[in-house]
Amino acid sequence: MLSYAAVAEELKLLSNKTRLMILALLKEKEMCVCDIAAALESTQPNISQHLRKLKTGNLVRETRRGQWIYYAINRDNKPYISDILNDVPSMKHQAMQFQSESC
Amino acid sequence: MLSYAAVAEELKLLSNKTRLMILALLKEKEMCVCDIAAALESTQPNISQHLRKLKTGNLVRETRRGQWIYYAINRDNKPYISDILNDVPSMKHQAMQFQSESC
DNA sequence: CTTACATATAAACCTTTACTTATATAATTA
DNA sequence: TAATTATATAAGTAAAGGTTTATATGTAAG
Repeated sequence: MLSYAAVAEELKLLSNKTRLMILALLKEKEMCVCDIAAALESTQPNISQHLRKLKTGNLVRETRRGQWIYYAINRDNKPYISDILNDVPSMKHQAMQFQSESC
Repeated sequence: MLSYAAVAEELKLLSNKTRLMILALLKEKEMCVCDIAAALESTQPNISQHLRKLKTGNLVRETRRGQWIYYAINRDNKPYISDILNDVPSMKHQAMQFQSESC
């Protein structure tokens, strides 16, 4: 691990506006798919597919609670990942709008 | 600047193995195109096209010296760029092989 | 001024990617 | 068990990306 190919692969996950915003949202709090989709004004299938990529890359983890599947940032990631997420504008406002009553 | 789109765009430049290795080489010392191509066992046009992208993204700068064009890391870049390049294996050995006598 | 060398650019090709639309699965509630 | 809601998956499509091959530009040296 930590090969050039591996790092490039991981950065590829971060090099997309939608996925970057998903991670910025999840940095604030765990969220279900429909809330993420609403917050980003995108569609459910689109967000689901991005989440799958992030999960495969071990950047997020999922927890099912009843009908909902909550996604959260995987904290044991490379140092540069946190560095990037610190340099990006906060999604706190967008995340706060969803206090588990929306879907 | 520092919008999600802009950060994603910049990370896209780093999310390619070849470009990541170019930056890791240039982190050690400035190099001409043919030396970079030799160090990475790639072709001149391929490296030239990657360098153009890096230059457009302001990650490298170029200096012509006679027949050769030397590329160097642009130091006034985002903090997370240095962070990433610090987490990647060193290309010192590969860079040292080229002491401006090869092309 | 012609040849050689370094680099850039362009075109072509193939692969990958992001998104949409449609459908399937799974849990919940009436 | 039927209807509803949340999510996943699959297929299709258009756009972007990486590499190669061929050619053009620019500099230097005979």
